[in-house]
Amino acid sequence: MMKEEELLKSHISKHNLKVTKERSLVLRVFLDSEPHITAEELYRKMKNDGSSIGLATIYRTLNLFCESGLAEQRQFGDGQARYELVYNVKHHDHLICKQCSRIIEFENQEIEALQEKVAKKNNFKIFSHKLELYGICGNCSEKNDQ
Amino acid sequence: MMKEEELLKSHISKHNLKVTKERSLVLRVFLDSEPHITAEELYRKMKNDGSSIGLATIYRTLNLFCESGLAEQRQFGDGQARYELVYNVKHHDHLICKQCSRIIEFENQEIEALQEKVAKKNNFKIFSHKLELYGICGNCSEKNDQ
DNA sequence: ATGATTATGATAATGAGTTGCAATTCCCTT
DNA sequence: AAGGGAATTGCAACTCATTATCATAATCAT
Repeated sequence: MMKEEELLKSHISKHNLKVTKERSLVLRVFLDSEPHITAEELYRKMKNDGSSIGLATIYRTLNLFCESGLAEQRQFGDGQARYELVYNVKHHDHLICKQCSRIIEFENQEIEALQEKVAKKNNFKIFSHKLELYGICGNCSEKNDQ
Repeated sequence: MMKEEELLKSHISKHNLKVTKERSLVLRVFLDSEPHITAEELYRKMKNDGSSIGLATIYRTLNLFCESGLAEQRQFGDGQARYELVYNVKHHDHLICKQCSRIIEFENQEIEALQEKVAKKNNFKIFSHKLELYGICGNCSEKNDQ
């Protein structure tokens, strides 16, 4: 059994929930998808694969993933929540291209350290953070100049 | 005339729009409000003051403020957009208390510089960014420990 | 002042996400 | 292995923030 599956099952048994084929299938497809998928995209992907799963179940299951610590929800400003695997994955932040919607991940330990410093100065305990840089990626810049 | 009013009027005339009493009034109330107000809050505030303005106009006007560079829209994860004056205001980021919803503003030049460095390394041109630190503020921490 | 054009308020529509419910599935107990 | 209480599902109805529609009203260049 995969680590991700184990985490989910541990959360499930801890909360008197049940393992269902739907949950197992959503997990499998989620792990096999691009790293910032929306509920709708996941729904369509599964429909295309012949599944008869309902959209509400996708939402419920993605929320379950978040509660179990497997995934996190992100808002990149296009009005739909995106879900990202965070379990057993190194923390990172995002560069988001306003033109082509490409999402580039990056990590920067110096920035993280400075955030902690800011928090301490403000007597604040950080649980999570969001750093998003919006702009134009190299690809699009070139295209625009042509 | 205030700087903010001038900016708005300049945007208005540049785009063949019109100065209306509603727009002037919304601007006045917006400038006089807490710095992270929602459309609904602004609407109720103006209703309480005896205005008969419609909610749609509030939304339209706040969007106009954003287009003119006077304000920016922010999403702090509670499902409602918040609007913040950014014209003639020093850039800053936010600490958000998950318990009492208090928002603390901070600025950190070192972090900004590191962001630029990350962008350059990824061949990316930054237009704007969002840095939000979520957690528990000092006040709430104390209360919780009692 | 007039007329073309834009703005407004009320209301309907949209779209992402949630919820209620009857039917189904899971899984603990025997 | 079967029974039964509890959780889950799909569907449809609902919420809630925001936007679009449209008839009427206000603005402003001439």
